[in-house]
Amino acid sequence: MPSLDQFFKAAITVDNVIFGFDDADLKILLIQRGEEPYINKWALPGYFVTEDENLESAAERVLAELTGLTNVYLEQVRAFGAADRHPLGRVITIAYYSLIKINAFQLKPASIAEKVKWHSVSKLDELAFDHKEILDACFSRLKRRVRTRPVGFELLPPKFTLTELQHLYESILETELDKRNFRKKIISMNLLIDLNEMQEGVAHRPAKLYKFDQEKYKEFVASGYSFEI
Amino acid sequence: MPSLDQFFKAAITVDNVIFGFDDADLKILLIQRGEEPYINKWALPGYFVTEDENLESAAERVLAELTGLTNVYLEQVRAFGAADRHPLGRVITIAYYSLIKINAFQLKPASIAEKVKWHSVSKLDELAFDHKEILDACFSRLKRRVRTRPVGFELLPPKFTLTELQHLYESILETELDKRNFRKKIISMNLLIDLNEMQEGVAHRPAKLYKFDQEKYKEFVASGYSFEI
DNA sequence: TTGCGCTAGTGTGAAAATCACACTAAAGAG
DNA sequence: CTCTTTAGTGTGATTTTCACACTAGCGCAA
Repeated sequence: MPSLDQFFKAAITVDNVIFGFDDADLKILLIQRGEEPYINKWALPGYFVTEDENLESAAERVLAELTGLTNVYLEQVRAFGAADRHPLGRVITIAYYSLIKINAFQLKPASIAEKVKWHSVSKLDELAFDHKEILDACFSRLKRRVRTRPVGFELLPPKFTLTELQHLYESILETELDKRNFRKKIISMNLLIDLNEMQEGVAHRPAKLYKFDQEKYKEFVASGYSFEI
Repeated sequence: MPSLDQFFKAAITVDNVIFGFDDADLKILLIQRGEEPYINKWALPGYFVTEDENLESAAERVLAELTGLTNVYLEQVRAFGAADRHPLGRVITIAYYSLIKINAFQLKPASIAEKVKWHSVSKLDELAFDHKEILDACFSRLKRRVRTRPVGFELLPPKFTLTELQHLYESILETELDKRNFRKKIISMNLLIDLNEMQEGVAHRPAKLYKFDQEKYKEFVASGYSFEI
């Protein structure tokens, strides 16, 4: 048997673009670096992949260490591996993005000690390393994904209004949608369950609450129909 | 400055799904392995990334060593890095696919010595490593890409007929298309140049030859319009 | 208690895109 | 010269997309 010893080896990291939505706009979770290189710059949460760890497990671990969340939507986008992307040596990074319910967790105390903060995707200055490029790739992927898969719901609380859903799509797609046409389309897909509950405590006509119908979506997929917004 | 020495390092490869189209169906170029592991199994062309080499350069190199071709369409799909994907140790691979004009090159003599062969995408048995999974991911990506970018032309000779173009789309999308509707759509995009030449030596009414209009496509992109089939 | 501010919720018609469908034209082969 | 084979062409029905404006119902403050 030949051996791998003769070949060059590189350090591997995963970087995770963690998206959240707070009813106004789309945000990502960034960490302010505490060490060189790029000290004090904001960076994507990421860490080195260990010897026995699958790439996806590593991405899950990064997310869990920061937020405590598990079982979240996670998708690999691609690898970034320019020879000069890391000042300290060759580091290949695999970019993932994840979608979380922004109000469903507390930052872990360990994380708060470092500087961890939500940033609006739309107004971001430079990031450490090639993280801006990684973010852009992940955001583009999300934009495409959200049009053909019902992943948007991952970003909303379990009960939501149609207006919240519309605002979510508007934030991700960076466009305005027509209220009537949007509602017509969503309702016609038959993937929402009307909870027969209302918003409470709002100073205007309260909206109906809905939840996403996982079961219907499974049938939907099984029968070959496709989600399309 | 901290150092990378403390972190686990893995061997990195690129694997390249090289697509070609021979007027009947879509093919990929495979190599029959001459050594363990998976000796005698068919595998995607791929090789280890060297210390100073960008990932994309490595993918280009793999392609060039096999075919002599440069300047071809190449796109990264994603990384495959299951901890157990390689029997000899941890190897992360970055999957690329490329689109080449199947008749525009000769296999390099060095490659012919090894067993290199075109295989129909539709009838493939098992491949070495996780290469079937990689192929599937690349093929899916191509399917999506071909609907929104004019990458199909990369697979055709510079002069082609509308029927050839249609068959190409049918092979990639694994579906049948209506001749009249297909031609209407393609023609209405205004991205083909009618060469005022005809097929020669065919035992039936000869078809007109077209070429893809790179310039028009650039204007097209610049003005924000999108390609859609 | 009334009215104001605010967001929820609802339908129609025009325009565009998609889809299904069948015959004539032109070359080479025999 | 006729047979085989593929090239090339138009229309109408259906579906999808898009633009657009008013009434409903809650909390709040005067």
